[in-house]
Amino acid sequence: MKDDEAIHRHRSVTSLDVARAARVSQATVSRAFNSPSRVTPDKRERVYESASELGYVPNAIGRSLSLQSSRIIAVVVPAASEYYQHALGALARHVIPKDYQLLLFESFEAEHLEVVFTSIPRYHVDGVIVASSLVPVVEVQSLVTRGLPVLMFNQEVDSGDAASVSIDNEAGMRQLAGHLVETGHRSVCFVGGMRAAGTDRARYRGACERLAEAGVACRYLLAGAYTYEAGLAAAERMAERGEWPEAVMAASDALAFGVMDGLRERGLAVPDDISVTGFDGLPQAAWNSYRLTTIEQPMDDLARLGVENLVDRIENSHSTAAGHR
Amino acid sequence: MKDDEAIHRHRSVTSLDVARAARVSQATVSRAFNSPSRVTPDKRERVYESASELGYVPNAIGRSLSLQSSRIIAVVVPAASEYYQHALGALARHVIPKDYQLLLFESFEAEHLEVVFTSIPRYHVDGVIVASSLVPVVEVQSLVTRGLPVLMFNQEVDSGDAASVSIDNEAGMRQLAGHLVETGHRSVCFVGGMRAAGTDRARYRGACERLAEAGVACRYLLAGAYTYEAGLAAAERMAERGEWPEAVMAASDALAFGVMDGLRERGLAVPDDISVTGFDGLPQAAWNSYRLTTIEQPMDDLARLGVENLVDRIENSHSTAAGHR
DNA sequence: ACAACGGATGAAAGCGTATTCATACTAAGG
DNA sequence: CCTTAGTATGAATACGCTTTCATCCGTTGT
Repeated sequence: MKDDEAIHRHRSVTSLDVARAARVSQATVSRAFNSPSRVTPDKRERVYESASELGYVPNAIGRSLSLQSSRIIAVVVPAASEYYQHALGALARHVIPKDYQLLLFESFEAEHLEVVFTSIPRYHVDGVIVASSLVPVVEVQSLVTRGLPVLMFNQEVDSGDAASVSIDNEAGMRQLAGHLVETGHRSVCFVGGMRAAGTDRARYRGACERLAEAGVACRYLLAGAYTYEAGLAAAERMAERGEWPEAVMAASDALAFGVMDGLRERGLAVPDDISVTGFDGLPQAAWNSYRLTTIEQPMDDLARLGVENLVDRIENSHSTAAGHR
Repeated sequence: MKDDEAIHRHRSVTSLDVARAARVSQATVSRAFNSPSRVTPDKRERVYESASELGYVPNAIGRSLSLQSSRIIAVVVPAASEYYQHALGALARHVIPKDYQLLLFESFEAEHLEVVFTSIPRYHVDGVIVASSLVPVVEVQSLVTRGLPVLMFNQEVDSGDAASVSIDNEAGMRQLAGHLVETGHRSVCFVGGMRAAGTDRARYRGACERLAEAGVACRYLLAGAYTYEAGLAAAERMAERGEWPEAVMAASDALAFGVMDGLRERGLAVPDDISVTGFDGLPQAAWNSYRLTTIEQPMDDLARLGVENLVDRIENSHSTAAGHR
């Protein structure tokens, strides 16, 4: 009469239900799952049996509240970007074996970002991965000061408070530029995506410096976005100018594809008449129609490194900060 | 002395802290944020002020526990797939304005799927979106019987218990086939991805029937995956056979790109010597190097529809099931 | 002027779990 | 056989929030 099951449509099975069924206390059920050695085998068995009979699964929310830790990592990505979609996949793969889950935060609009960042702390996530080239440093700061471990993915970090993992953009571009120099190119147009992105600056710097060393001219052309369409438009701008460089270095693969198609559309043969390079190593770069010269980012390694670093900090900061229990 | 702030490193600010600062009860703080009209303006202001001073953000975990609802939707996607990455982005965009968040579950390995599905209920998510072509129906059933609203994205559902949203695969393929028939093609090879996928069967059926009506022969060639590489390999298999069909209908765009490149590699001109069609409408389909004939999925509409349906069911089932409060 | 009503508020209960604390019990050592 | 250490266990508490319940206040209607 006190707790008529039939009334509640879908009240979920709790550890207390299991406890009653197994004729033990709720505490014992909890122990049976979290530190089995602290429960005598017979009761342990009873618990497991009742649990599977009732279809009990521990409630992660209750657990989070009690442990002050959710085992959830927030990840901020612009879902529109090919590159970051790959990054997301790699991150997901590396986070799972560590027994964390990813809570997705879309950074599709710049104005929306502030809302995104203020809503992250609500979820009491254990850490945050910012995989987005356009995140204001202040927002990240506010997370850091809250004591949240933050990882910047593919973004060099100016303020030293958040860890970051990324390929050496400058060195990569320098390498590509070196390749162009060695193969005899004497004029280059660098097609950048967005001036505000740190990666853009680093990549341009790498190209510029190496080319300057070899006395090769390098113009900067701003495409405005890291997309195929922006690349296409960049090619159009080059056409309007009338004279073609011997090589185009795009700041990303997506841009490079657009540039290549734009050039080909105008009758130029790539790579015979004009060379095009990219950056990132998207799968499409290897496709036969493009065979793009690019720097392949070791996405899997980057993700592994980043996740390891983040999880490390999560679990260490925990034993210090939450050590008062 | 009772609660020495200095001891705890990073104890987060709670509604109780705000309450003390604003000299009101904790309940009032909660009300000030959730139903402001029920609090007199002066106290409300005091609360807001203290809150922003202390940097208070409501703890969603506590909230979830209390409300028995997390405002989180689990989404199961194979992160490797181009198509599903786009779907994920679209879903994310439509879920945000409804004030839900997405918790990501990777379905990258078939064996891993069972673990994935058993861990979903732990998080007490309000709903589940299954966007993956290879999810065993039993697993989905177990969620449904738990009372969880489930949405199958791009997968026709056999058991009537989960809602599903997808384009009419059969009709789409039928339309493509019709186009091929009308443009005079007399032999077709259908390149499928995986026999087990429901979408594959529906698409093949659509192609087959329409072609049969016109008396056009249609072979089925199994690529084994929905990837560029599989498409490339399929082209190779066709080459080994020695005779080319007049058109190839790939079950997905990714496959089609591979097939196209495989054919071109062997000296065939697409679309002059042989036509290739795809399905999905990936961005690359519009790229100049491919200009693939395909069925563009109205991803945004599908996502909107799906999310609306799911959220609807979440909020209705709630008022019924949780109406005992 | 007093009853009746309604709105604002605080105290308290409950959501599901992990953990501490106290207790009952077992086994070992004298 | 009695003490002591150690282990298994249940009761109780904390985690942060929403919401009900009861209380207290000021208003209105008669």
